[in-house]
Amino acid sequence: MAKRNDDAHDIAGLLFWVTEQARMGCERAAEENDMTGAQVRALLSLDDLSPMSSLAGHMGCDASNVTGIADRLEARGLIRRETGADRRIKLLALTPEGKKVRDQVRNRLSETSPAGSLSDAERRTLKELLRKMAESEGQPAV
Amino acid sequence: MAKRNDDAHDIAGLLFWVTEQARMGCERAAEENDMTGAQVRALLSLDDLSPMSSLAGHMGCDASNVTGIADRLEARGLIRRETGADRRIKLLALTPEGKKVRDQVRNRLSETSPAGSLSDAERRTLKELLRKMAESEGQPAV
DNA sequence: TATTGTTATACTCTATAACTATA
DNA sequence: TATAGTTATAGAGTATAACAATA
Repeated sequence: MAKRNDDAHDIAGLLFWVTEQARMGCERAAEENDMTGAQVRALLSLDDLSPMSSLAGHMGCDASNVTGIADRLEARGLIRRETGADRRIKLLALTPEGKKVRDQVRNRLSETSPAGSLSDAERRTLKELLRKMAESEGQPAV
Repeated sequence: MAKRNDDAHDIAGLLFWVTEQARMGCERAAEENDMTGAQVRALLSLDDLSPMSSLAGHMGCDASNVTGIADRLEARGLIRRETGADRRIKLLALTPEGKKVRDQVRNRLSETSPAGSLSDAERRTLKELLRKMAESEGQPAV
């Protein structure tokens, strides 16, 4: 029992470190593309035609923040706003340019991932563990 | 080779999700303790008597930001500034209250870690993989 | 009445550049 | 001269509350 808690504590510490690395990698990738971390996270979180409130949910922030983030991404031509059947709801969609930038950022994040130091077998194991963690909390499978 | 790249891409996506969860968990823990995410990250990154520039390095931000973050943590009695032998350098140290809050936050992060859904054996495997990822990039072993 | 997005406000984080004190 | 930390500044993210349009 003590062991289990120790493991949980160690993992939390290691996960904190991995998270810090990922956060810095995200900031770096953002800077390289003349964006901010939040804008990159928004770009990576967008599906086709997501209501702004959904994006707020995915980003874990208040809906009022999404207005500004969307404004800036829209001003750069990376996303556009569309009106749905319910005219209160605005749907966000990536433009072709937005998809291009999103893919660039994705590739950059893959390249700089701390998982790069693992062997192929270890990478597969990690992938399965991450998938299990994600699935247990409602993340759509990759 | 294609497989390796696919894995890397999948892992990057899953890692992004895990990172988002961790980021939100950090913000939640911060809010519960009346702090901000950056303040929590600083608290968790502090060793005994870290120069302010070291903290900036750990947090991946400019040194000028550390002044404000340290100001606010110091105002709440969670850290204190000390002057070292080289009197240009200011060393940051956690106060007893700061250590208490740091431990509270740590425990909270352990509780809400997405690794909670794994079995004991899976958790051990994850721990080893994370340790390997961390060690390969100069993170002191836990 | 309730919901979605916007706006106004105040605070924090962020990088850059200029500054002070020390080396 | 060079370095560590501070200050000033401007832009961005954040939550809260009040608001408009729509349901």
